[in-house]
Amino acid sequence: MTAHTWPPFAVTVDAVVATIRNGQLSLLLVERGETPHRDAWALPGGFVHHDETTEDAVLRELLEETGVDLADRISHLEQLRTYSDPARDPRMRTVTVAYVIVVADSTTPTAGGDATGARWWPVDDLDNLEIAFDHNTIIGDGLERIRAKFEYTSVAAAFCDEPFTLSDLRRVYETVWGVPLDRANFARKVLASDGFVVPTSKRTTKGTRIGRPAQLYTRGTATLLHPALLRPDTDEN
Amino acid sequence: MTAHTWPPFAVTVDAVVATIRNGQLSLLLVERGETPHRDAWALPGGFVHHDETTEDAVLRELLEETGVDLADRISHLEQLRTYSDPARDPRMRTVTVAYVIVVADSTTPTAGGDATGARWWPVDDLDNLEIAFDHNTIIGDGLERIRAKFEYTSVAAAFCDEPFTLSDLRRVYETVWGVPLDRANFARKVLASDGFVVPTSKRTTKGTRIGRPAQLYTRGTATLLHPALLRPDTDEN
DNA sequence: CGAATAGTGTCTATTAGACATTATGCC
DNA sequence: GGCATAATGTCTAATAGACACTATTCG
Repeated sequence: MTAHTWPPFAVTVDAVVATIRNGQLSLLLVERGETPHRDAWALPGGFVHHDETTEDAVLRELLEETGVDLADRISHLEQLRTYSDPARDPRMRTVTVAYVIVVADSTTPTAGGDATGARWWPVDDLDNLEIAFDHNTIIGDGLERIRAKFEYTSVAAAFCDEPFTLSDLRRVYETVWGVPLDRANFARKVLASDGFVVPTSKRTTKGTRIGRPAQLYTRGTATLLHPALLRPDTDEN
Repeated sequence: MTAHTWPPFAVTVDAVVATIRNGQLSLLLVERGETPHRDAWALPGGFVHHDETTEDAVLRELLEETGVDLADRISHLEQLRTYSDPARDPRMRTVTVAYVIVVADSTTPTAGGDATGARWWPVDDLDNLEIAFDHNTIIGDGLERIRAKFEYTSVAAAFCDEPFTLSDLRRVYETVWGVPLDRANFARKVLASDGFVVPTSKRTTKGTRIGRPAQLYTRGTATLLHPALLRPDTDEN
């Protein structure tokens, strides 16, 4: 290692953890208990240990800081990108590897570790929040990634508790994209995408709801959708 | 920093630099002059300095190791992902941030720096080559990224020297995807994608080639294609 | 002229979107 | 019955793919 790379780098991970809560796209944030950015909200994350990959690290930190154990639940995890601005952390030279994680509605965080609090924040409320470090940039990139991936992957199903109805899945799309979708055309396209969802032998129980009981589905094995489920045109182009 | 994060990490960058050379998709590799993996071929790259971003670092290393100066030429550069296997480098704990770079045919490398040689290798020849570290994995991921991005972005145009004809651009798609494309339908779709290419007032000169002179184009400002230029179905699904 | 490449037109099968109709539960 | 939701069918405009035809150069 040359003089240019000394003193050493710290490598951290940060997670954009998304779910849909009360019909709102929401992110899991932790309140910082220490300077810098004390009392600001931050993405769950922390230092990578010497004997683990960044993926190991992000799962460990998520459990330590928020009590969310992804080993427990089916979910979606992917690397977003790495942020390396030399000024991104005033304490030392850090490089952070950011992840996008999608979990189902039922996931409940608990505070722990360095964080004084952990809770879901609807993305629409984030503007009024003080966000630590460059985490606002990471959040923006993460949300864009999720919206884009809805078109050609089955990530959307990771937002749903199993089993789910096609209406549940459609509401996920509508919430994330912010546009209404035609129920009939949506069902046609989802069922045409091989391996996206698989029907169960059950329907929604009759007693608990209004209207005709719906067919229940579980997640299929496909990760890429053929054909894609394209977002409706929004004027531009 | 806790004991777990000591001794420190080294942060490096690696670049999957692609072009089309003699009708073959090719990557820019450097021959290693030192152990480990002496005489094996590696991606251009190196250590990140303390006062630079990883993007700065990859451009600097590319110039130092191969003589390719991206400030000179229009090209495509994007982050691929970060590789963090604790065992990926036997000398020390490294995390490497990989990039994908696309340059035009005319780019010529020159050896320099730590590398004893730098040259283009057709991807079809890589199987017979000894590749250093985990760079084979990175190469695979990079090629997959390029192929996927051809569908919904204008990356393909970065492979072309300007000005170029629609046939030049089509041959880029055919080479990268490995499938023949209908000339008429290709032209229709490219011209329908607003901002993909812009026509110039010129045509190919008559003396140097056979057949009718072709309209010449330059790259447009669009990075995302609307509508997308989808790859033909290949049986599955 | 023929060969080679560029550019344009056309036909058809498929698909996306809009919307209507029927089905099945609750009160 | 009346209402709410689910499931399915139908019509039309747009699109993709196959392919034919015309245009322009060279030798």
